[in-house]
Amino acid sequence: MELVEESPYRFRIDRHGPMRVPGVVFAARALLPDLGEDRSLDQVANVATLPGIVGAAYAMPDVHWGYGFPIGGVAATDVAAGGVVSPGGVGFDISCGVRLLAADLTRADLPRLREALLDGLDAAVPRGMGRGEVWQLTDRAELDAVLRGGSRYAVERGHGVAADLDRCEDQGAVGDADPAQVSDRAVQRGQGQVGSLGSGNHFLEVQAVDEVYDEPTATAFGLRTGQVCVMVHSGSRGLGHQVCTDHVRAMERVMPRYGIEVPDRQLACAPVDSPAGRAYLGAMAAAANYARANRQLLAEAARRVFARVAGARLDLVYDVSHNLAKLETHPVDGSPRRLCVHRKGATRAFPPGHPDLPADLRPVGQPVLIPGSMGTSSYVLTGVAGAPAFASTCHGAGRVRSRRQATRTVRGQDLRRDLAARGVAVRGTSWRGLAEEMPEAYKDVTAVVDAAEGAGLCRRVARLVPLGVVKG
DNA sequence: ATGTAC
Repeated sequence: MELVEESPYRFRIDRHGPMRVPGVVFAARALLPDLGEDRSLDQVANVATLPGIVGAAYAMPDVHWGYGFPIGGVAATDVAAGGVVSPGGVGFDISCGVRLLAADLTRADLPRLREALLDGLDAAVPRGMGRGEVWQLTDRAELDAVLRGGSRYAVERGHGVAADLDRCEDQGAVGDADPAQVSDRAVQRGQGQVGSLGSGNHFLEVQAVDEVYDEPTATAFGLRTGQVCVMVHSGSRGLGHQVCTDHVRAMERVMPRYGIEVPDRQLACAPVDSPAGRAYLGAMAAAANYARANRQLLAEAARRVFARVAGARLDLVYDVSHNLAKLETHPVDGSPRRLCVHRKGATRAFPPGHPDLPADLRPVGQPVLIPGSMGTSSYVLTGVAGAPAFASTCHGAGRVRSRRQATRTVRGQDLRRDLAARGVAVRGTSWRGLAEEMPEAYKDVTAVVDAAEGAGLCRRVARLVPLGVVKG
């Protein structure tokens, strides 16, 4: 794999073999994957072969190996030119993403409140492998309402306020969700997990704004130095996983019908404008809405705890996905084209002035929420005009050591003690799960954000530091 | 990420 350094923070993989477009990797040298053990740049080259792909196959500074597509990847296909949609370009955790809420508390309030807040959150947040739910659904009809309405349906049912929806990507619900394309098995897995955190790198964190880089933008986002925040990182649980599994299989079956050949069967895909493509996009939107409702309910659980323990309010800053495919219009070779933009471990970052942003955010751009690894900083960024990669940026730190490697290095009990000594209180459910998330298993999120900003993908607005973390 | 294998 040959990388050509085009400019600082931008490397090119020239077209070779069946690649239809080049690959572009946004990164500092130190962040590039270890070519010996991480095949993610080969995956970038593989993605570049997909029918209808335009521009380039992009990799973000947090890129690492994933299912078919790399995690930290962006690929857009031209719908009218036979462009495909691929479940592997979204990932198993459909609409996994981040929600940030700002409290009317300052850091100085925390010493007296922290343990009680974390104990309250520990009790109020269902989490861990296979476990759910804040919200007991009565039947499939109610789950279908979640799949169609996402956060909007949760708010209609009293779980939140209407103003929340202005601070959600897609006003809280992806359009054109088709619950009929969600299998009975996916429904079965999802029925008992609505309003649950999950496991792995998912978390709910109490944080403080440690540094503001852009005061006017931070103010527009509702953030100020010293403010206490809550960050939720969660996704579509077993339901999204099953939707991905089902539709990868369905696409493997129909690919020959469209004459599509891919270098890796994990790149299974179908034209956006085909029955299989539409079926996946309808199911994907439904799973995305499940994830949105999930984060809405988790935020409500946190609000109840903050109200009871501290008499404090939590206002929504923003909710945004980093695993989704979307139909968006972007210029290609100077003319606007309808594209299917796959973002897998990549965050949409609309620039100032974008018509899809609510009026109060339009002058400053879309909030982009970047969770760090456990015990490290998280960042709030914003989109910038004229950015490459179809208004996308990084999504987090990016794993560099496997879960197994991590558990061989540290015991969960020791990690929890070390974090506590550094001022980060932990409420976990699994010692092994905790060890797997050791900060050293990830890239340095600050270096990732610096590279993303240096590459012209986004701009820093604020840095948040953890005070306490609730882990699955 | 995930009923960490159907």
